[in-house]
Amino acid sequence: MYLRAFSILKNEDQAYISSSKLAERLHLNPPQIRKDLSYFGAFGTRGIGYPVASTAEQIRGILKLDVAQKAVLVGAGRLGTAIAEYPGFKMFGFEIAAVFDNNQSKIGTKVGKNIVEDIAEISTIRQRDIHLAILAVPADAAQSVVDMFVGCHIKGILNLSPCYVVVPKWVKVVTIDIAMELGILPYYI
Amino acid sequence: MYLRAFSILKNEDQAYISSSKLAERLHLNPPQIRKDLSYFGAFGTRGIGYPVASTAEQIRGILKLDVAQKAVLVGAGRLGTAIAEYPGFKMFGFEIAAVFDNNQSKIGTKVGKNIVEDIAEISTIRQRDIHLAILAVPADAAQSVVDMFVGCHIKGILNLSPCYVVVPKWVKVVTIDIAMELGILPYYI
DNA sequence: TAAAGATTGTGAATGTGAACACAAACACTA
DNA sequence: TAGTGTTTGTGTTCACATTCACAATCTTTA
Repeated sequence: MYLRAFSILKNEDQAYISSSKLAERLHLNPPQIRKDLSYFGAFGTRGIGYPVASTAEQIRGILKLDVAQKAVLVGAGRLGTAIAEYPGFKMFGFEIAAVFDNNQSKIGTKVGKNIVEDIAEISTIRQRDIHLAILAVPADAAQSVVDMFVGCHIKGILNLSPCYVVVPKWVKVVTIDIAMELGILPYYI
Repeated sequence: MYLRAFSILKNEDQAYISSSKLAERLHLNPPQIRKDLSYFGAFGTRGIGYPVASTAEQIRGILKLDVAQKAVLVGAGRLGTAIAEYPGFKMFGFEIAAVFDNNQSKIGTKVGKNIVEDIAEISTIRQRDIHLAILAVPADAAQSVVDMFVGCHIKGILNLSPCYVVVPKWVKVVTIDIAMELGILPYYI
């Protein structure tokens, strides 16, 4: 979140930003921002604020987003293709480097800049220096694909299916359950 | 999350589930589950566990998902159409009741079971008993569409664009930033 | 009908994150 | 070079969420 904010400020040619000004933008409290940033070092200069460009690069380095990150996408359905062509990954330096599906009618077609490959060939990503995966398959197929990932040196998984998946402790999973996020809204109405 | 778990258990024809069994499934601790559920009432029976069917209905009622919830989708791009045809909303009783876009070439086409309407006609949803909105437009258009929502009695917004939007305090916004969720993964690798 | 076994519901303790207030440090000015 | 104004970094306080432990209560069985 802070990386996004500092990147936008950089595009606006702001040289410095204070915690109070940044707090307004992000709808946070100034002390919260200072505490968060101070966990990873002292980026700011007292009396002035945080230097936008260098802080952005510092955060980018901490998140390991300073090197281009390749990701594999499994599932070339509607959600998968939408993800593959989503322009927002660029800001964080992500590149969809391969797309897989199990549907024969989709294999060989083009999604974004990638040709859809057969899921049976998933093990070839081991030679392609890919350690991130995006999972956009139906819930009942999620665990079996995750098991394939684990055998292919994948270390981080963005799971877009509404289910828990079991992984070894060296694999990090982030799950986005869109229906659940929508499901909490009526409660507040 | 609990509603999803209890719904799945119901489909599996389980009559009762104990907090310890449920904790295994959800990767939580048993006391956590009991505390969470007890905030909204005493659903379980001691010595036995929680009755699956009735607890599911209780939670559904608390979340106000026992009545069909209509939602309007704005943005008939790749992400929007993927959302419109996503089968996962059914479990929570959601229905995409209208789709809008500002692109003349998309207006009139069919997305899911809806005909895409012109965003200029958004105010017509006031007569259609719709109080939820899904926002799938580029970031630079998000705030202006949100302002339209506020004028149309929308009370809950699922924002899929990577930006903060300003709303009156009676409107609840949930933002899903897919790129940001992916962005945290390399840090843990 | 009483005893045993199981599981919930909840008060207390523990841990964690957010908010506050102030000292430290920097830039600017006279 | 000293003084003023501003903003960071952080020790402390506070609030909340999680975990624990146990009493309460239900079903089952003899």
